[in-house]
Amino acid sequence: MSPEKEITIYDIARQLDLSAATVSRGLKDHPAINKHTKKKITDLAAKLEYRSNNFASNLRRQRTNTIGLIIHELTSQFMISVLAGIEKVTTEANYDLIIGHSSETFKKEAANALNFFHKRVDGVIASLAFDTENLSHFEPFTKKGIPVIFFDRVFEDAEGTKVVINNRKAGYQATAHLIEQGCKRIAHITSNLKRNVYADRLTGYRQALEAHGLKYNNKLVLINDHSEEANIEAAGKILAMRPLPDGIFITNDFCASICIQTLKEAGIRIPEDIAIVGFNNDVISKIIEPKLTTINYPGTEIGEIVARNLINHLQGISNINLTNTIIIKSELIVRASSMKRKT
Amino acid sequence: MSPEKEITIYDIARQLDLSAATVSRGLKDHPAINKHTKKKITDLAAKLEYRSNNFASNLRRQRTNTIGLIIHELTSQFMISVLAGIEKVTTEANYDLIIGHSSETFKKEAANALNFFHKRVDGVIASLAFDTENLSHFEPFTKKGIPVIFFDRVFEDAEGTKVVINNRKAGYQATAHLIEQGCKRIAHITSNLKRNVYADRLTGYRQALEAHGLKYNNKLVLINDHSEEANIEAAGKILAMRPLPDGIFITNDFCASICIQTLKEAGIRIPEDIAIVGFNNDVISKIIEPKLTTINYPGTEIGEIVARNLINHLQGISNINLTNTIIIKSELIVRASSMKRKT
DNA sequence: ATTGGTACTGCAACCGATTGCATTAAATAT
DNA sequence: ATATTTAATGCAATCGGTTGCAGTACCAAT
Repeated sequence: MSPEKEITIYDIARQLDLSAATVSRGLKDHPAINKHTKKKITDLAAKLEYRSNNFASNLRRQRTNTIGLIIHELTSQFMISVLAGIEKVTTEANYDLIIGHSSETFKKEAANALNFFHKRVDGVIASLAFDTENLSHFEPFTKKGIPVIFFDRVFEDAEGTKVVINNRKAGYQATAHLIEQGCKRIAHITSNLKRNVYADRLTGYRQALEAHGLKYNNKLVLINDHSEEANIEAAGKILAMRPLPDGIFITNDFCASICIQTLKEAGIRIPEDIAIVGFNNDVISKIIEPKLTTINYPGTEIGEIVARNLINHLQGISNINLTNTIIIKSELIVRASSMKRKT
Repeated sequence: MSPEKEITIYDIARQLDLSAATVSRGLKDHPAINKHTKKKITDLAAKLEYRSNNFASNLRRQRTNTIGLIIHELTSQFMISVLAGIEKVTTEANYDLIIGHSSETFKKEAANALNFFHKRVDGVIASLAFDTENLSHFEPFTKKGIPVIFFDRVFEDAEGTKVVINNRKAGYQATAHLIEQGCKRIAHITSNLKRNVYADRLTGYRQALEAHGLKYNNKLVLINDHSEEANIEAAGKILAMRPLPDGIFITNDFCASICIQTLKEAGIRIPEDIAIVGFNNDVISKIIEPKLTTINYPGTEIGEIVARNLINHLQGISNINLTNTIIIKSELIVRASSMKRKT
């Protein structure tokens, strides 16, 4: 309530009969300051509850120590673990993180980018929205030499650093696994094919079918936005297929869980009638009955790697302009939902 | 890469042969500026890709337009929806949000608070860590008249505004519901009783037992930290109880799901042998088999209300110092996991 | 006594936007 | 024609920390 005046280095300087310059240096452990003087300064600063003014400092130093994170949604376990990984690294390195989420729209994504640009973040981390068609909204950053790193949802042919998994390979593994379990009619539920993650997984799915002599049938491929209603709807469409598929590769564990539930309620046995493979290794995959075979997509590690790379670049330790793509390991985790063959 | 000089209002002023003061006013729609001049200014600003320097502005205006959020963890669905609610309101009001999470330790919570204090956030929103014993780390804010609002995990007798649900009542409802379903030996799995949310739910549990003539037995109350391992361990302890309980009230849906799973694997029927009620209404509660009876804890709404109150206060629309506690509605959602009695 | 060096500390000019007050020019009133 | 408003713009100080360069004091070496 009491709007007492803020303490500044000038107040400290006056009380100790020093200059503001000395106080400034003393507070940040400058080597040229006598340690006795330094102690007097820090002691008085503590006593007066001095707090440094970041704006003045940022204004002078032309840096913000802030990183902007643009994500499409915060609803998935995966995204949350990425966030946790990023946050861990950034706070350790004493950077602030501001988060903007696009709710899967290009418009909000661009607005966030602009906002971050005006806020003068030192660097940007982003995963693209469903309907983002180009990266022009990131150009102001690249023009000014502000680093931007993409992860998960990226433009593969664009310049700039990206951190991803090999989605094509993961899609191939998931599908091949179903084929090995004896599936011959494998459906695929995925999302917006503009996004590399879904397009690549579809490619992997097709390649696996082809490699095993199965024909690709585009009636078996369903595309939705992974919302709860859309997931239920997709499960309904599967149920309406004649003949029923005997396997499904779904690019999202939450959607896979809804499908398992719906199919079970319709009297279909999982995996005997239909084997299912999900994606992400969300906690839900271990709780759903039967437990879900899935692709492990290590969010925390990805977050840490993305953030670490960005910060190393900012601190001049490394240069991300030399790095184009970092591919993180992912792997198939086999659980009950796909085990048609008893071992 | 090219570190071109930043455009400032002085550059614009020089090119238009105006003063920086006029440019500053022109850019923010000051009434005293001729609209023709104003247009020239904004046009040139756009052409030069001028971006206003927030630090200079903040330094001068002594405000940051930033809100700090301190939470214990980001892992629960509930917390994420709170975050989504807060984010929605703050971005609409053009405030930045910086997030610090304590990982349930007082030490990190205090460090975050200090960090926010130095960053000069305009306001703070917080939910306490497991082991926070006092609010002294928030004193610097209150001393300076910086508003702090608590939600979910709060100190009930402390000053300051809090947004909560009636946890005692929710605990009572959950327990009474189990009793109505015929349960006579009801276990309770909860977490750190230092925190109001857990202590109050326990009180509700006890009051419901008492009101229905059942004796409280502290062997039936298990306390854990809701981590994945702890949840499995708790489920094991339930299994080892002799006689087995016939109902369990669990203060977390994720933990409840793990318990359901473990108990089912041990051949126990849910709800016939043991009826279960969870807490939070996480998405998982609708996916677990059987579906989980739970208490709806509306995260998004809470987040929105917290943020709205804080911002109204900051903008002088209302004064939170007059408000002590805001209680949000919660309710019991009955699903299959507790339905011993067929209706 | 002079020189050189080291260890501190201070001066003063930034960084860029904001704003109370003064000023000027043009318009209106007398 | 003169006085009084009104409208539009400028002046200059301010916010608080940072930093290149200069200055001073003191000590050891020559």
